[in-house]
Amino acid sequence: MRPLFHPSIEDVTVEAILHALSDPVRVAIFADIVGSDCSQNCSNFLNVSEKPIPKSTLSQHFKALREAGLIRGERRGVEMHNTSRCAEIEKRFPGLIMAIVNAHKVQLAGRTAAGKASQRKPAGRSVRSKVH
Amino acid sequence: MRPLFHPSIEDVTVEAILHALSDPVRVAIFADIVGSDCSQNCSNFLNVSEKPIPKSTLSQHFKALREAGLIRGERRGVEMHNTSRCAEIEKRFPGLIMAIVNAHKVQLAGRTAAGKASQRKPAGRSVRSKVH
DNA sequence: TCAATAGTTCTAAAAGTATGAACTATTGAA
DNA sequence: TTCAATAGTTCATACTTTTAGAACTATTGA
Repeated sequence: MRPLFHPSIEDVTVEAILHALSDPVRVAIFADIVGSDCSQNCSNFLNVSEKPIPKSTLSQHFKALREAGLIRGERRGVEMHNTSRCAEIEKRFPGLIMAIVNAHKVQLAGRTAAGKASQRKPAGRSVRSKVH
Repeated sequence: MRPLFHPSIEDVTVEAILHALSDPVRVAIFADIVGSDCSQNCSNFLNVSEKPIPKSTLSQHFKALREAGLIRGERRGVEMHNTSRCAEIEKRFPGLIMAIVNAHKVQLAGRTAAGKASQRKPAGRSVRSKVH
C-alpha cells in the first residue's frame, strides 16, 4: 500500500477536473465533501446512487478525485479523512468549481421539480450508459 | 446518413458537458467555435493537436459536442457549419461555460509561460493516457 | 455523369472502467 | 501480544468506450 498520490496544484489540469466531475457518482461525492467540509470517509458513500456501489469501485472514484487534484485524502486511524482542495483550485482556476457545483444544483433542482410535477423519470440519458 | 441529433436544452446535462469538454481535442474545437462564432467546419480542425487527427475521430468528437448540447451542426452544401449553443447553456447553467473556457485559457497561458521560461514540456500527465 | 470534397458510419483493436476476491493497515478487545 | 473487525487498496478480468482505417453517402462543380 503505497502512500496516496496528490498532484501539486500547478500540475492540476482542467481536463482532469472536468473528467473527474463528469461522473455522477464522483460529483455526488465531491459535492458532499465540499458541502460538509470536514470528516468524510468512503463508507459514507456506499449509497450515493440508487444501487449500492461496491467499495472497490468507490475506492477508484476517490482515487480519481485525488489524482485530479480535487480532494486530499489522509489516513486517520483505520479510516480515511477527505477534504476538498477548493481553495487551491479557486486560486488557479477562479470560479470553476463554483460554476460546476452550481450547475449541478440547478440540474438536480430541475429534476426534482419535474419529478414532483409529473412523477416521471429524468429524461436525460446517462453519459456512461449511452447506447450508440 | 440520418439527420444529426441535437438534444433540446432541458435534456442537456452537466455530466455530458463536462465529459465532452474533458477531452483536450474537444475543448480546443469548442473554444475555437466559441471564439470565432461563425462558420467552422471539421476540416479546419485536422491539426488542433500535435499529431493530425483522423477525420473519423474528428467526426466523433463533433458528434460528442453536438450530443452534449454544446454545439449545433448544420449542413451547408458540401461542408458543415457549426455554432456554439452558449446562449442557451448560459441560461440553463449560468457561468458554467465561461468558467471552463476561462480555466482553459489560464492553463494554456501557464503552459506557454513555463515553456518560454525553461523550454520544458508541461508536467501534467494526460487524463486519457494515464498508466495505472 | 463523373470526379472531388466533406463528412458519416462501420468495424476491429486499444484504452479505460467496474467489480469480486484477495490483500494491507489500523484499532480495540481478549 | 495475538486476533478479529473494520476500512480501504490492489489485482485480475469482464465490460464499456474511444480511436482510427476503410468503406460509404451527400453535395457541388466541371
